[in-house]
Amino acid sequence: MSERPKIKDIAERAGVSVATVSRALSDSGLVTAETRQRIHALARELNYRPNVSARNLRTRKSMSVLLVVRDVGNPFYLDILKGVEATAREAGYSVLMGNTENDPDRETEYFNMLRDGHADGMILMTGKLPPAGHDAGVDLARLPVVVALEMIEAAGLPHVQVDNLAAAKAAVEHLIALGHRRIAHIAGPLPEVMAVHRRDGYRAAMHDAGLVIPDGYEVRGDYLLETGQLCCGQLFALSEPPTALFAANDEMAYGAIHELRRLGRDVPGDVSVVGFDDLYLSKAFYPPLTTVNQPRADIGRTAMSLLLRILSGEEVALAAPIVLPTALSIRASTASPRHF
Amino acid sequence: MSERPKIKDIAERAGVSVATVSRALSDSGLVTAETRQRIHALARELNYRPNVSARNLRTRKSMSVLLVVRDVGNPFYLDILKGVEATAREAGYSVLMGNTENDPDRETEYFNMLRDGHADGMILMTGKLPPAGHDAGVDLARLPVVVALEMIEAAGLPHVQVDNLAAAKAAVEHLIALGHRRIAHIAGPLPEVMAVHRRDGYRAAMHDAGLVIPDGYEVRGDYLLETGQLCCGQLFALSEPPTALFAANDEMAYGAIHELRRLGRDVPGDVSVVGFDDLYLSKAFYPPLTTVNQPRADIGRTAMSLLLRILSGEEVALAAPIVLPTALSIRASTASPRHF
DNA sequence: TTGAAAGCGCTAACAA
DNA sequence: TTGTTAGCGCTTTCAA
Repeated sequence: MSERPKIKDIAERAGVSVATVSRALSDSGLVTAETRQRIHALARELNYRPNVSARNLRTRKSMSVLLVVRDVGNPFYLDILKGVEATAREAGYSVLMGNTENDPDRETEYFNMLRDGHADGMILMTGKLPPAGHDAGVDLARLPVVVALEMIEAAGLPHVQVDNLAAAKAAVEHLIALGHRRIAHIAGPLPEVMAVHRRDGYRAAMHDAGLVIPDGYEVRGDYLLETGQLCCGQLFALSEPPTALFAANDEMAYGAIHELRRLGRDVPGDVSVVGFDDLYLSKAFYPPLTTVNQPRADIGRTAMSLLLRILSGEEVALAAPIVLPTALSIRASTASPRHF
Repeated sequence: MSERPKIKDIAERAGVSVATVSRALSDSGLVTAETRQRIHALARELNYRPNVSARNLRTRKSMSVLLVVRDVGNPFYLDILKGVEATAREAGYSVLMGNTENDPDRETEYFNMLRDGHADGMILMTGKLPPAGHDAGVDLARLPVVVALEMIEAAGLPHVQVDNLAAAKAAVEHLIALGHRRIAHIAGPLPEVMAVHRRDGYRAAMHDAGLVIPDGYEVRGDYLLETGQLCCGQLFALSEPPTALFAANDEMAYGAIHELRRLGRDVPGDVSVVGFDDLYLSKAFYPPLTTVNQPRADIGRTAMSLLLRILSGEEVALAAPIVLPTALSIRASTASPRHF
């Protein structure tokens, strides 16, 4: 038996019909225990594996899900991917990676893969929703799609997210509690939802503390290391530079600290820095970064579980997004300002 | 047309047979330009997408490849994944992620996915080869599998790798050139091939310089941050601690620097540290890490291109692995020792 | 409890 | 250049 065995081969050897073999292998219960066992033994012996294309065609399922991110190269997605992968695997699903590079055409493309049977469902972690279908008749809310990370203003789609606004607010309140007054913000790529929420958290904390945000204290980055440096440079070219920075993610915080070092400013001696995400390396960074910890693996697991429920036909209440908790990891990049 | 249109629907509207539609859509050239255009227009209008399961079943291809890594959560794979994904995409392939967690059963499972039509080919970046097939008749070299990263002693399988030994040797020679004599090595999880090669590079450099490796100067890690710390602690508990460290990867180097800081040793003032990989964050690290740069995206692209050639039926010469160049990125974590 | 037979949607050999 | 037709390998009625 050098060719790949198929159900027919097993059926012939077992002296039964293909239907019986199919039933036996899927443990349908409509087969006598004896034949069931005989067929299972035969399958093992022949090293039989069902052809997935045939099965998929027949069952109209692919048993895979699409995980679409904006940039596969971003370390932020790692633990999420890990959580998704683990949960998918347990349920017998494979994970197809999608990478949009912020290209709307590619976003649409991945939606199409849902339609053409490539995948049964999708977890979206990109920045925008795709343009409506050609016939404008595509009801997004009816597609098996789960949005994670609140990057999309996606009314009507099931959501898994963290409370970015509250978390950002808490981070800035930590700086305020340390005695900082001149606190600047390196924002994400506004007007993206997540960036807006984090910035609004910053503003809320400042406002609640009765602090005015000076001109030029809000600079716009794009979550990359390099912009962290650049934005930090801008802030410290001001006549009254800040004593503390809240960066919208860890990578920009790294970049900012890098720049501060170049400028001869000590962290946290001269300037405190807070990030957002708590990447794997933030605790190994010097100084270990104070940052908002996101339960990334849990986000992945939760999003995938939610998708599984949808795929199983369950009516999922869309109204309220699932919000997972964050926590501020206070490390060594923040301290009280030298002179109050 | 609320249901998903199929070829038959298009055929009926166009007043032609399904075969003609199929040919027109695949631009087979056996159709008049006129009908071809009419069918294309109709397909667009109906928002037609071919059902992949049906096509896969018929063509016996899945147009996807499996990228199997040991730990999807490891940032090292990011750029490789990116390279693989980009190249796969251009050729019309999707990428399925496989994660083995070092579990041999899961490795075998992914090999099975190749057999059951889940994927047409596989890029392996795990630590070991799977056990031979049940019937021991599976000829590995005949499977469409490409090995990247030289983690496997995989005689007979096509390979994409870097020269780990030479790169490690060059890294240690850099330390020697700076004047270091007491140089220790934090190794990877020996006896894995890659870890062995990097260690051998260290040994070769020491030997060529006429330096003896003191007892206890080679410690075994497992590529993780934490072991970097631990191993570093061991080295500096020695009566004659080293003045320089060569870590088998960046993460362990980060961990080591972390520990050195805890021990009150300045890097590079008291101790120089060299890593291996040049992760994205190594240049933002403090001090910016001197490390061996691997062309990760290029490794991904090359591995995928190689796989595409194999899938297209080309006879690929297996004898010589493809070796991509590395370069030492000299940054601020290395300097001459204080006292020679 | 089993078998016969239909058919998922597509491609490709063969005929016209 | 086009149409007819036979499957790809599987699951699932329906009938026995």
